[in-house]
Amino acid sequence: MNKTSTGNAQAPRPDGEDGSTPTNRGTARAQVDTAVRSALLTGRFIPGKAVTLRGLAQELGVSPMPVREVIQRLAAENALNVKPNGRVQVPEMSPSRFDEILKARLLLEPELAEMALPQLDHADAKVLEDIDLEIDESISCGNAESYLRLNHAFHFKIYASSNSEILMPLVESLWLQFAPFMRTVYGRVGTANLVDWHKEAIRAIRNDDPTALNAAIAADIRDGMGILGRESLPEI
Amino acid sequence: MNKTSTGNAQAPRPDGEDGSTPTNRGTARAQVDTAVRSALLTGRFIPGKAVTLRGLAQELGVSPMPVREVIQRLAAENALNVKPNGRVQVPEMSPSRFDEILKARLLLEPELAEMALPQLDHADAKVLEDIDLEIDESISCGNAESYLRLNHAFHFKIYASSNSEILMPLVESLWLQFAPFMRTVYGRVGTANLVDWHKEAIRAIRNDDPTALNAAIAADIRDGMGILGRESLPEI
DNA sequence: TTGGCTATTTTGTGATCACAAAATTAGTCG
DNA sequence: CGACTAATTTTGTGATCACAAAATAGCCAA
Repeated sequence: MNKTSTGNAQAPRPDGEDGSTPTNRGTARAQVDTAVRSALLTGRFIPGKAVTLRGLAQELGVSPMPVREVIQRLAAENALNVKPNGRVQVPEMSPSRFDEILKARLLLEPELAEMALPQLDHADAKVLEDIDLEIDESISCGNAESYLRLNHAFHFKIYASSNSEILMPLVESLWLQFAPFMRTVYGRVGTANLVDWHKEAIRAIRNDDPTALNAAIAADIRDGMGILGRESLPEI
Repeated sequence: MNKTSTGNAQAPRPDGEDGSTPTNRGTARAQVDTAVRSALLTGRFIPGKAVTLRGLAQELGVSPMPVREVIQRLAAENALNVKPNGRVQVPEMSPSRFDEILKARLLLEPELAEMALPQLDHADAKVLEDIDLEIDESISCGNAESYLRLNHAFHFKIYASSNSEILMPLVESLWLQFAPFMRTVYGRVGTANLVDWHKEAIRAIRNDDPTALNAAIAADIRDGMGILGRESLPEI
């Protein structure tokens, strides 16, 4: 007997029909994971949007299998909401959720920035400054999706230097939870009236001032969520 | 022929061979999830232990499928470590990880307890007192697994009253991360020299004193992890 | 037109399969 | 006797299938 003992009913062709893409190991799941995370963080998934296995699978050109694993992963981070009947949707915001996310961010992110500060040098400050300039541009253009992407890049450029294994994933989970909602908010009230605490943070990094950096990050969170959040919640 | 039009190659029998268990929807995954979580929290999974799909599946009497989803879930919470080659193991502790978990717990758990305080009444205090008595018993018996289980019950009896949707999952993730390590520590140095801050916390609940509860939880965390952790880490 | 019922479709869940890479074991040669 | 290599086993990954429950569409009657 050869190695195929029983009838082969499925998946005889991992790639196209030529051996062009050898379908590297673990690629499909990573692709789905980054795609969905990116969509959540830039607000392309609206709160309440239904996420279906086969739908996402077809959209990304993979089988439902890697999608299932990614959905479980994101559900564990509370970035997706699995309803009791198994249906999955992007979580909707509620006042209590919003307040708690704000509280959690204020507890964790300033601390994380302080942890990162010793590893941040002037080159990093320059990169942050460039990102911040692009942010200003996005604001003046009213490009909410670009703003969300760059704001995320700014914060995590800082946090990444912390080499944190614990706080960092917690903060990433928080961002996945509030980002979709912020997109709808910015889409409604615009991004114009945002006070720019980023420049303050950059100055604190250049001065190697932990207290100032902590305060700048906290103020940025408070302004970014506080000012916009209140009048835009489903109900007060 | 039966109603299956095409060849039926798999899963012809969802339950045993009599219709005893109709295999309720979503039971298998929940069963695996609670089993693995419980094993992690009570230290039955030692850090470094390899977790295999087929192994766990056979051990729990289910197909590898629900195990895959649970592993992805727990990996997303950093309760399991997926190595670059796909192998999964219970994460090992490192000094930096330990310090960061301690820091994160001190940031989140006292706050969570304070949030819970308004919802805690004297009946809850009584339940907590009973749990604490059992904890004392476990300590005197040197039963580390029972101690871990009851200590978890004590803390989360408090936290559950917070009705938290955000902080609570973060704290659960933290517990899953340090519990397996604590089991090995308690197994080595014993549970005898634990200062009991639980009674202080119960008193604070009875007095409706947020500051005292905050302080008691913080002290409990510091003592539980600080005293034991240092001399037991792999390397300093 | 509308309310309720039925039929169809959609969707998540559990299971098995084929395959490749990795780990383990066996075997052999120096 | 030890180290290197080849064969075997283990293990994760992606895919398809059958099934049940839920959601939707369709339909008929009041």
